[in-house]
Amino acid sequence: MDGREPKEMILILRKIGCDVITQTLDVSDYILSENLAVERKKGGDFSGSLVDNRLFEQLERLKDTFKSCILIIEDFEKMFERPKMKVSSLYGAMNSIAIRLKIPIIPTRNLQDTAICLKRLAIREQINQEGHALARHAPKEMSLEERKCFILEGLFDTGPKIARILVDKFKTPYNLFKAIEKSELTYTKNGNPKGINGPLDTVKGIGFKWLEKNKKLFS
Amino acid sequence: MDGREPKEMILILRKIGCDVITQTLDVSDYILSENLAVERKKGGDFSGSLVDNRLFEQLERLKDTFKSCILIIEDFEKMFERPKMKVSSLYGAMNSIAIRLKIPIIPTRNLQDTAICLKRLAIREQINQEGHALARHAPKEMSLEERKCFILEGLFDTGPKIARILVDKFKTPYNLFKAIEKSELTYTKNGNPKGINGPLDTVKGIGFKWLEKNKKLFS
DNA sequence: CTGTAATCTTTATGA
DNA sequence: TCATAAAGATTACAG
Repeated sequence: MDGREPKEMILILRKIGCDVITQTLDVSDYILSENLAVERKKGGDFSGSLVDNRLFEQLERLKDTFKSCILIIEDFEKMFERPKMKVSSLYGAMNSIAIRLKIPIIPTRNLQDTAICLKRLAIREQINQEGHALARHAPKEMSLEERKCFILEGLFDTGPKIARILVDKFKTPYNLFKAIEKSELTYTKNGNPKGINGPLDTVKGIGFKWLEKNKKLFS
Repeated sequence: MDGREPKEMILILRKIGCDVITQTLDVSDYILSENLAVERKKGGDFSGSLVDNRLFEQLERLKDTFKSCILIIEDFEKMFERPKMKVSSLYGAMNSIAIRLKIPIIPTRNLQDTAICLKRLAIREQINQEGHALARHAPKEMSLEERKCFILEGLFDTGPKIARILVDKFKTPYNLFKAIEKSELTYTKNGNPKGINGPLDTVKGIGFKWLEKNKKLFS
């Protein structure tokens, strides 16, 4: 973090388990990795630096220096205390930062919150590097039947209705997979989609497209 | 704007010079152009929809529907009023929205401010025509690999990590089901759980309990 | 989304 | 080879 940031911030960050080193930074307030920097601005300063045009100058330099950066607006309601400043100018500025400069804005209530936010950002950037795994979260207290449906709802074009029909007919997911493997797509002489041949051909709700898509899961 | 938004909003917007029509909207609260939609969320609703997992579901649908979209968090400090909700969860959620989903967040103090912000956004989008500065994301479909993992995450005691291991080893869900069927639970002479015999015996992360539970899906 | 609790697998150890 | 304990990793759940 930049040495000119509040001394209290070091203490708070260390207290919540962050490793911090201070150093004079030219363009940002916090550097979380080679690629990610954070600019912290108090609400009051935001309107201040907007009037003398320092704000956008600063942010554009930030953007040129780091691959990605974030603007934290601390105590954001303070931004409106400057009486002469039009409210629409402030929102216009925020819109412009978010849309034109593409710099994400995170509002916080105070220094303490900013520290918490910085910690989360650091964890995301430095530790969680894992490619985002799509968490699927099952409603609790699921019966065996419900669990079977839940698995089948993972298939292409399969919601609760179709899943129920399939479990009723095939009893287990494994049986269904066997049925999908055995079922064949049929085509007309001209090569156009015709229908299904096999265990799945009589199932309501299952058609050519469904089978075509879900057969992909076997390759 | 969506018809379920506060009636007062129509009045405020008209008063500050916006043309507004109301209509029932499926995925967003305000549509400013073919390409730009805005979701308005009150601070309290933000934390509320976070607990029951509706928040990200909603935002992801929004992102898939419009080229660009914006999240306005109205009266943002209210989000912290749920006493048992962890502050770090809230900032983590905002970070994720801003960074992973790349949806800009604009905080406002109240309904009036939201109206002002919407007007600025409308001017930028409809009049200034500064081009579509917001990134366009190709509608993302789950890849085949992801879909296979997704299905397997329906199994008992199976999260992203285990699902990935299983897909890497067995390639397809069907192969895994065959492997489960072939694998046998083994016991010591005293009848205590010992291990696994079969294709699954060498798989890291899979043990006696896992197989025992998931064999239930075959009955 | 986070932090914690519960659960499971694996490794280590002694009999 | 088995039983038990401790350690490490992952999943489940509440807020």
